[in-house]
Amino acid sequence: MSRQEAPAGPPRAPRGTHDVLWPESARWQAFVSVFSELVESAAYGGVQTPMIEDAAVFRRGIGESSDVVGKEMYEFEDRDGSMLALRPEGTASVVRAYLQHRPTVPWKAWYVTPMFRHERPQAGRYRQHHQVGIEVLGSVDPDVDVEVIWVAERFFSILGLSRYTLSINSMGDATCRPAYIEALRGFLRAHADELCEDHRRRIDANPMRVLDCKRPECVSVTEEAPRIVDHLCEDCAAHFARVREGLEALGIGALLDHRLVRGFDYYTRTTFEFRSLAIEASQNGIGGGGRYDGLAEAMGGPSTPGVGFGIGIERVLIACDGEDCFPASPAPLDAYVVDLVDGNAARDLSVALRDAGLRVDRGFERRSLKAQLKGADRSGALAALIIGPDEAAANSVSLRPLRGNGEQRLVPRTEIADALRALRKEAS
RNA sequence: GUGGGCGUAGCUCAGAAGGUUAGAGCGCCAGGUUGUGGCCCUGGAGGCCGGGGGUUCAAGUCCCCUCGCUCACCCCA
Repeated sequence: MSRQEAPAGPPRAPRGTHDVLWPESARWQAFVSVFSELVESAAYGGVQTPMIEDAAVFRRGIGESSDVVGKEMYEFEDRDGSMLALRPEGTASVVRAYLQHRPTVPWKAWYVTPMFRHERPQAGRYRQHHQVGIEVLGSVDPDVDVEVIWVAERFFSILGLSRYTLSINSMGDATCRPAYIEALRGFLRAHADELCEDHRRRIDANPMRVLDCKRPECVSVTEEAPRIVDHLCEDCAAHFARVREGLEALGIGALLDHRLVRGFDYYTRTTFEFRSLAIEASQNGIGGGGRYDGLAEAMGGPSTPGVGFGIGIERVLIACDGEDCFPASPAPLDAYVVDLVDGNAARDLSVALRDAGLRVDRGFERRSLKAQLKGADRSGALAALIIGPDEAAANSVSLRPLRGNGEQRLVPRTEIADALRALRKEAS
């Protein structure tokens, strides 16, 4: 188990984790701010919950039989012997927070957070990945489901994505699902010898999981399997019909996928999933969610309906790369101060300009004019502010535009900020 | 967990059938231009060839082990 081989060099980020360096980090920040702006416009409030929880939050919430809890969760013993877990997904934590604080309903919350799952990394799958998401607690209204799906859909389109699909299904509820599962189990037993090995064993434990097997042998069986939409009770059927009606009214195209079964045990009624068509790798699910009316109760709280989604930041950014949209484009620097005298001007002027609301870098190390200008060029700044003996004596700077075709000119110190603001306006 | 591919400079990669001082492009530094970036030219720095063991007169190259990266399966964002 333990790996104690002496490392060949300096430490590296653990397997499946990644550093995000500038300018990609600027893209991440923009991503989150686009998301928060959207969801806050729809009255979702930010919620922050701990990255660690009592392991029972996930065990009881997500379900012991799920892969995430069964074999992927980072679980460890705390110093006092209690079992903690690193958050593997978002919903259970938010529901725990709801039960602990009981905000008035409907409670509409959004989050951005890392998630941890111990699985083998591959393209689009990491041991630490990040999600933005929303949850609505305390309402059974199918129009809430519609709003939640609308938010996800709108978010993708704001990012500039268009090549993706939305699948929906209903998982039924405690009234109708047991009967459906029996019907499905009966069907699968009759075709057991046609299923793949892994799923033959699942017929008894969790027959619905067989539905999302991608192996051809399973697929050809499940094509013909009983469909849950044909087994929904009256309430679930009405709920689902209203959801579909709402999506249609909003012009959101959703494909009914009777094999859409999500990996967490808590889902009831509406489930949905967004898949990118612009991701070449096999992991192309960019967001998913659904309703979980039994979750709060399963966690030991009062029965409280809920619905929400999670969107994977890494996956969505990969999709954006595939569609050539939402690039990393941090705001450029306004100026780069080049000091040829003693560094005093660079020190004082860069601070003064930043205080005036400008974005400014400067050269260090007293390097040559050529080297500092090269640094200015590389920094992406709109202009270099050169201070040599002449400028210092005249209490001014040479403002040299670096991007456009403007002429270098001498500017008194007191007018630099205005000159730079004018340049910025010109550039935008 | 299981399987495939790959580990040579900061990055992307060359290094035919083992052969002596390990290369290129880009990037970085300096100079050409004693106060002017981008283009160009010249020079320079920078490699336990992932690690360990083995075969051999000789290993970046062949064999074994190991670590790491990557892709795929299961499943998920």
